[in-house]
Amino acid sequence: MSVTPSTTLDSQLTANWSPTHSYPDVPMLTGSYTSRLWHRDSQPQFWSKYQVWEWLQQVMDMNQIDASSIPFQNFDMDGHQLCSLSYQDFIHAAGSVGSILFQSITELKWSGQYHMELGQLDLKPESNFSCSFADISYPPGDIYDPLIPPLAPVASPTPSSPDIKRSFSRQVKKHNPRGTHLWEFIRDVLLNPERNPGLIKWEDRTEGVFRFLKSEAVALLWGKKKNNSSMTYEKLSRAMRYYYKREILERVDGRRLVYKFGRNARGWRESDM
DNA sequence: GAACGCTTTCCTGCTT
DNA sequence: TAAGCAGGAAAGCGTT
Repeated sequence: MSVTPSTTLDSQLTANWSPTHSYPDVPMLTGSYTSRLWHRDSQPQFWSKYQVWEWLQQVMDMNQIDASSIPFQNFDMDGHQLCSLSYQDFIHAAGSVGSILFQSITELKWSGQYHMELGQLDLKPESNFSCSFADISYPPGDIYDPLIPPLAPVASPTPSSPDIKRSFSRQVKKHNPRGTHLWEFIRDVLLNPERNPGLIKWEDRTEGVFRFLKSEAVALLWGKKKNNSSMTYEKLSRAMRYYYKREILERVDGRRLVYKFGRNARGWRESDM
């Protein structure tokens, strides 16, 4: 089964999704990050089928959703067809996960247009689009919260290509067998300040130095993500200190609540985007 | 089931 | 005095 596009993405965004149904507080951590990951292929309209599968894999990975949670055969299409799917099409194709996929592809599609329209201007899309997409409207009941555990699969997990599914599952597990790591969580909060105002801030963006503004609030957020209501900053900071040995973080002497990304931390530099 | 990696929990001592 | 930092030790948990 594959989904037949009913309306275009553009018409969904401009006509059907009025501001009266906006949810400004919808966290966009994962979507924005996904957009950055796919920055190099910023025009999903031109993706091959294989690239669509890669995108699916990346989105599922970033959201810690089991690879078998969506029916892959519903996305047996190229980028052009993918971009033609409406929000309802995504829901129909992937159930609750569809809203996450739609959010991601919407960002990517807009990011690609942004590049094309601005032409030679050397602007980074994430600097503006994270805010722009905060205004995207979501139908009531389909608010995406990355802190809420992944939803149960809606459709039967019967991929059309066993090879692709095997590859999919293997890569997800190899990449991040235990889900999001603490340092990645911290990084994502830092990279999306408009979604988490006043929790952590950059002290020196180019050097990777950052400071906790609300240490206990960050700990609670981390605890919520890990389903651990007893998480405290003291425990979180102990885990942070273990990153020193692995050079994911570096010590910043003499400054409280200040950390610095190390050589083994990835994805925080502007040049990584 | 063992080994391993990552995180959590508890602790003591030190610094700010 | 409180809060935060540093790091040892042990345990829990999931993956391989």
